[in-house]
Amino acid sequence: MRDERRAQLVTAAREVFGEKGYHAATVDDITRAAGVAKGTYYLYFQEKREIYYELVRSFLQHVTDIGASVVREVKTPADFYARCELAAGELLRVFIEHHSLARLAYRESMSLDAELERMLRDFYRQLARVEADNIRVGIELGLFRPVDPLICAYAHIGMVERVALGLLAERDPPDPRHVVRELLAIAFEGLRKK
Amino acid sequence: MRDERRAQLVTAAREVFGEKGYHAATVDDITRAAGVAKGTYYLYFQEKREIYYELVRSFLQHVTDIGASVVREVKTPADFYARCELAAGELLRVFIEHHSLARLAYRESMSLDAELERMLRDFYRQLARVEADNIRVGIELGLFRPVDPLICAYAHIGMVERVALGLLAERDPPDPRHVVRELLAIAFEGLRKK
Amino acid sequence: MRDERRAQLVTAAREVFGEKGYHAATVDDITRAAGVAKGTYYLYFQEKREIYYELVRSFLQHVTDIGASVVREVKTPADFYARCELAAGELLRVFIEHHSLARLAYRESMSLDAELERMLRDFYRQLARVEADNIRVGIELGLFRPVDPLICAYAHIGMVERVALGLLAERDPPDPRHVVRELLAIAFEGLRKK
Amino acid sequence: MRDERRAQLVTAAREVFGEKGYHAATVDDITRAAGVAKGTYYLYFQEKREIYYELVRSFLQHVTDIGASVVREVKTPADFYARCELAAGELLRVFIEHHSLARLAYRESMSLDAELERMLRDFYRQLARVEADNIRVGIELGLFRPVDPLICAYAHIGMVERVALGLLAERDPPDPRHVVRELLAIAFEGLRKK
DNA sequence: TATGAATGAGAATTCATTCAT
DNA sequence: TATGAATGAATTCTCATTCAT
Repeated sequence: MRDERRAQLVTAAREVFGEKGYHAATVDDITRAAGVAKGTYYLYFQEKREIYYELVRSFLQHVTDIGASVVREVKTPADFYARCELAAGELLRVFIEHHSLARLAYRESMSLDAELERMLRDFYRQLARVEADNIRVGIELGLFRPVDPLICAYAHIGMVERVALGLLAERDPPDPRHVVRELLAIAFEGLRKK
Repeated sequence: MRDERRAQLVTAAREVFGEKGYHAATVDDITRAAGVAKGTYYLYFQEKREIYYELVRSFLQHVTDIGASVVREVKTPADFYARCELAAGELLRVFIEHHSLARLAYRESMSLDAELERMLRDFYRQLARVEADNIRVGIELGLFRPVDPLICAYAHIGMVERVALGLLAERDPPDPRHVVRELLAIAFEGLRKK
Repeated sequence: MRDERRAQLVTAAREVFGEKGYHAATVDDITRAAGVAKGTYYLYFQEKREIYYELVRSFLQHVTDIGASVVREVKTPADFYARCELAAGELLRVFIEHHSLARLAYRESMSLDAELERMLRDFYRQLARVEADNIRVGIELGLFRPVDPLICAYAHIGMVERVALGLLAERDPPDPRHVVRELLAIAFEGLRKK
Repeated sequence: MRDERRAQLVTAAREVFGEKGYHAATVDDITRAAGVAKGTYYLYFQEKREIYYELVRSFLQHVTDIGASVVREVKTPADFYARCELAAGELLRVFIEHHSLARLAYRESMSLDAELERMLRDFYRQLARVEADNIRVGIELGLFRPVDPLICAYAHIGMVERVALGLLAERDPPDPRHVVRELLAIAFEGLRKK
């Protein structure tokens, strides 16, 4: 059946791309992993990229769907919090379960090689340690609640980098000073109304 | 002088990689931009990647340094808050000023082509809209403070993705349920002790 | 019936080859145009070329037959001239009517692409203009009859190229000097005995 | 030197294309014949076609130049005839001397294989025999001068095919009946004014 | 040090042909 | 006979890297 063969190739591509990264993987690798001949790939896809796009698109759609599920059928505050928790849990689950797919979508599969991988992993680890230390200082100074410093550190790193790379790259980016103020308020005060 | 010639190549590479992305840029592009012959590259670097690593490394170091500057010479709570604000502002400034360098470090220059670029940009934009709507609902329900929904949305997206891709990919990842609880607490309550 | 199916494929091939040229046309194009499956082609022909040969052969045979019709049942000089005129008219008619078939037979469908097509068309057009000018000069000098210069130009071009590519490539080619003399005599004096 | 290497490739290509035909020849064949590595081709040309175009263009230009030389500095009728003879001789010489180049330009190198080659050669040979017989009949009938029947046959074939494929494919083709009349007049009466 | 011509491994893609159904 | 999915050989073109000058 047409769809089965297609799915077979998609599955093979997911594995091969996940393992070797997009550029290091060849169409030949994919078809070999799928147990078909090279030409067969081109019966189902136009280009090497196409299957990669499909994988990325489906993962990103999944993430977006989870985000959109939060406010659906919310009536009471209790509903809302429950849904937030559900969505957050679901998101982490999806990233964990489809880890290599997530790496594809987040271009971590685009890395050049193990060395760059390591460099970035070390960077995040080190930066997280640094930020966790900052947070510990805040806790010791009696300024902060006793949160989990490492989790909080990763959260802060993500906040900054996504705002910097995403929001500030939009068409009409907000005033950076306003952004800094809001970010700090969000980090320090959180969302909840007192 | 050896170092000047080297720096000249690094500068050229920064521009070329920033414009075309890592894979589309050729060593020839770099040397042409630097105004030297192709062979010259290999007198100063071993491989094409090397200069890319150098660029990424220096940007990441810069970011790490800013993070580390927070707790240096902090004595009073006022100091601490001031340093946090300074660091946050500095980080955004660096990302804005060295935007294409940041894109290199964050592998956004690894895209295949304009289509994938667009796909990812659209994904973030859409997801941010969705999350901003969630936040607006929370505000309307009287649960949340009147934050800037879009900034907060990007912050939340970053929190989740960095925790999911970074923290949960570490050697001994914490229990995901604990992570979800902490993340929600950080998002809802913030850091500040009441 | 076997022959009908075969004819159906030949007709489809004529159209497809005529439109795209031999190399750009695929067996798939032909079978699709014929409304049958790809494998069916190989039930009636051994190879892609075979049907092309068949088309070329039949066109060339047609041309040869017209040529051979001239002296059949000729009794008087009047008959002869009449038959010559008939054959010439018939030849042009066939070339016009089966233009794309003629292009196949004459390998004009073998072009690489539009650029080469254009290059050759321009060449003939330019060369014809040049030769037509030569002829006009001859007319103005009072040497030539007032023929149609463009028709005569194409005729001369054809004479030379066919003699050069055909006759002189035969096994025992005549002495080129003799050929030149004869060609000029044919062009200047024509055939008719005075 | 840049130009020498380039010329070396052109020469190699002329030989290889001449021998195997355009499609059967690979870039690898050309570079091997030139004694350089495959990549070297692409330092001097953009594509496989480019060198082929160059060969064809230069041959066609050569032919056009010869045609254009006829009326240059012609003053007397004697000049004119002399130049016609010179040009005709020169044309044949060029076709003979650069026979494989001529075949390239005339797409004879585009043939599929030896079989098609043979088919076309046989066609011309047969058609020439047929037309030569026609001419012999005309001579025997006392209508025609005693020309060389075979040369005249090739000339007639060329006249018709070039007019049919070239002139009649132009933008505003003349009326075919007019063309037939003129062709016959040219063939029978020639150009010379009596 | 600097040059830039030369190298050749490597990968994507096409398509005539086959063959199990 | 007919189908059309599958095959895999073959070819073009790219570009990181080398090396003679």
